[in-house]
Amino acid sequence: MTTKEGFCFERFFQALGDNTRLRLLNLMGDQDLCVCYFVEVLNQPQPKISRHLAYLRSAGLVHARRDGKWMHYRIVMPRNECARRVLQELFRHFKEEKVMLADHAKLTKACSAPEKFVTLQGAPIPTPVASSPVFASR
Amino acid sequence: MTTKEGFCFERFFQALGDNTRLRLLNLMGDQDLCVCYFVEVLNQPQPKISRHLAYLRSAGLVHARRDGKWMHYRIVMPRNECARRVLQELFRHFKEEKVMLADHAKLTKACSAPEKFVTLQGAPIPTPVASSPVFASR
DNA sequence: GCATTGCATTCGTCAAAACGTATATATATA
DNA sequence: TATATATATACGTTTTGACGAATGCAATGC
Repeated sequence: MTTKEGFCFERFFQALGDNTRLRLLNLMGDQDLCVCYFVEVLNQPQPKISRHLAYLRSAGLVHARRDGKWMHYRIVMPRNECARRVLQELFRHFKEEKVMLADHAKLTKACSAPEKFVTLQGAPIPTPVASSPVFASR
Repeated sequence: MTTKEGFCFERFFQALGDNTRLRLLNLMGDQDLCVCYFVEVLNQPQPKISRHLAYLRSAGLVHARRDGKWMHYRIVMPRNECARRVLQELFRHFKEEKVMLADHAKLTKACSAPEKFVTLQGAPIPTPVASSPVFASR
């Protein structure tokens, strides 16, 4: 069951139905991040993070880009208008949720001083992404 | 991971991550329906329908009310504002989706002439529900 | 009380998904 | 070429969820 554009809400909501994936999306709100930041901020095993990122990718919610040794992930705004709005609402909500705010705070700290984190030695600094849910208009 | 109000987005999205449940919610858009209508419109086994309704109930998305032999189900608008908006967007979208429109058309037909459907003999007519996603303001 | 009706639940099976652990792959670097 | 690093994937296990088929249960009507 998909829309004319081929969008599948079932799959979309399944992808959102996991707290780890919600936290990953929250971190990608407006930037292009490499895996080590997710691992550092969520403080969870790297294979677990990679698997959830792969799931998000297979659902079409994120895009992966290779940059030397690093893989950067960013959100792909769906073409389906309803799904886009859902993501926008969700990101508006993240700004009021404790865990999500704390994750963002930790990410900001990590980005401003990556040398202080063992796992982030030499990691590329995240780059802003314009077409993201946090910059979306309403 | 829940909000201060105790709302769990993980569970919420899991509940939305199934096409049968999305179709059930669509039918409940603005009325209080008994199980036989879901069975008739979706044309699927009654235990399957009941199980999905139970899932939606356990996730807090619907409320069940007994009326003699019949069980009526209706949507419960979440207290969480983000979740409410997500449901509203979803219902706006349903009005543009073929399957959902067809289901609604079949439901309307069934309601206007229940005697013509074998499974609906004596079934109570659905009753409108005011606090529903389709009547929600934007 | 007994049968019928409307619905829920149980049971067994299968598939999907989540996880930790281990290992493979790709790139960079010495 | 050999090694280190960043990330992905495979493996085995456990949990969750979906399903059809059968059964249970509550309310009604005789």
